[in-house]
Amino acid sequence: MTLALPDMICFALYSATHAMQHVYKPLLDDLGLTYPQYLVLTALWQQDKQSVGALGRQVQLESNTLTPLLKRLEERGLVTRTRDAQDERQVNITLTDTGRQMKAAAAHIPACVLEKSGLALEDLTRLRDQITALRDQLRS
Amino acid sequence: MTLALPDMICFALYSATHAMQHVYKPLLDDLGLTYPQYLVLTALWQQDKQSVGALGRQVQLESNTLTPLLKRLEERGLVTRTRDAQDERQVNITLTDTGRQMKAAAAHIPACVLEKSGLALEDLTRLRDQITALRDQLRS
DNA sequence: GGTAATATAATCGTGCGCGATTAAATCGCA
DNA sequence: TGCGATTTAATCGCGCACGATTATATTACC
Repeated sequence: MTLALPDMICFALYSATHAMQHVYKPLLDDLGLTYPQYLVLTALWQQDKQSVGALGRQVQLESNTLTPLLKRLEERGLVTRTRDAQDERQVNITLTDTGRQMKAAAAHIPACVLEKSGLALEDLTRLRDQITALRDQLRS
Repeated sequence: MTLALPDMICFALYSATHAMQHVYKPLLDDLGLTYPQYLVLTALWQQDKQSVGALGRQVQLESNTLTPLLKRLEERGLVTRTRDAQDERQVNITLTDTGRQMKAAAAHIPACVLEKSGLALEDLTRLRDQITALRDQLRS
C-alpha cells in the first residue's frame, strides 16, 4: 500500500474515467452533447417524464448540477421542464420529439465503446460488476 | 449491451470515481486539499522538483488545469514555481518544507480507503490492475 | 386549522477538466 | 547564422461537481 500514483486504486478509477470520456467525446460531439447530458438522456430514454430528484438518484447528481444542465437541454429543445400539478415542489423533465429521436442517433455508441475497450463483452461485464460493487461499498 | 445506466461500464467508472472522491473528501478536508491537489502532491512526494509537463504526464492533466491548481498550492505555501535556468520554457515545481511535511500528515489515508473498500488488499490490487489495463487500452 | 418539520428544486461560489489559442524559448536545418 | 518548426506554460471560455444556503410546497402533528 504505497503512496505512488500507479499503485492507487483511486487514481486508476480517476484516470480510467477520463480516458473513457475521451473515447465518448467525438461520438457525443456528433450529437452536440456532453457526457453528463448523455447520461441524463439515457435515463430518460429508459423512462420518460421523471422529476429532477428521480433523475439525480440515477445519475448520482444533485439539483445544483442538474438544474443548469437541464436548462441547457431545454434550450437545445431536447427536454421540457414543467412543475408537477399534483406536487408543485417537483419539476418534471420530459423528452421532446427531438430528444426521443436522438436515442436512435446514439444507438451505435455502446458498440463503439465495447470495441475500443478491446475486451470481450463478458469480461467487460464482469469488470463493470466489480466496479459497481466497489462503488456501492464506498457509498455505504 | 443495453443503453441503461446500470449496464454501462462508463457509468460504473463515473459513479465509482465520484464515490471514491466522496471517501477522500473528509480526509483531505483535514489537510485543506482537493483531490487533484492531493494527486499532484503525491507525485511530488515520490519525486520532488518536476516540471509542469512532467507532473501532467503522471496525473494525466494539461497545463490549462495544472497551472491554476499549482498557483493555489503556491499561495498555500506548499510548493514553489520557478522557471528552469537551463530551459526557460519549463517551470519547476518544488515542495516547500510545509509541503514535504504534509506527506506524514497524509500517510494514514491509503489504509482508510482500503478499509472503506471492504476488499482484501490483493483483491483491490487485482481490480486496480484491470482498470489500469482498460484505461491504457482506451487511451491507445 | 395552525405550525413546525420535511422535501424539493434553485441559486451561489469555488475548483476542476478540457478544447482552443497565445506567447515565449528552444531546436533543426539549410 | 538565420528562420521556420516544435516544445512548453499560460490564458480563456464553458460546463460540470459539490458544499452551503434559500425559497417554496407539502406533510406531520398537536
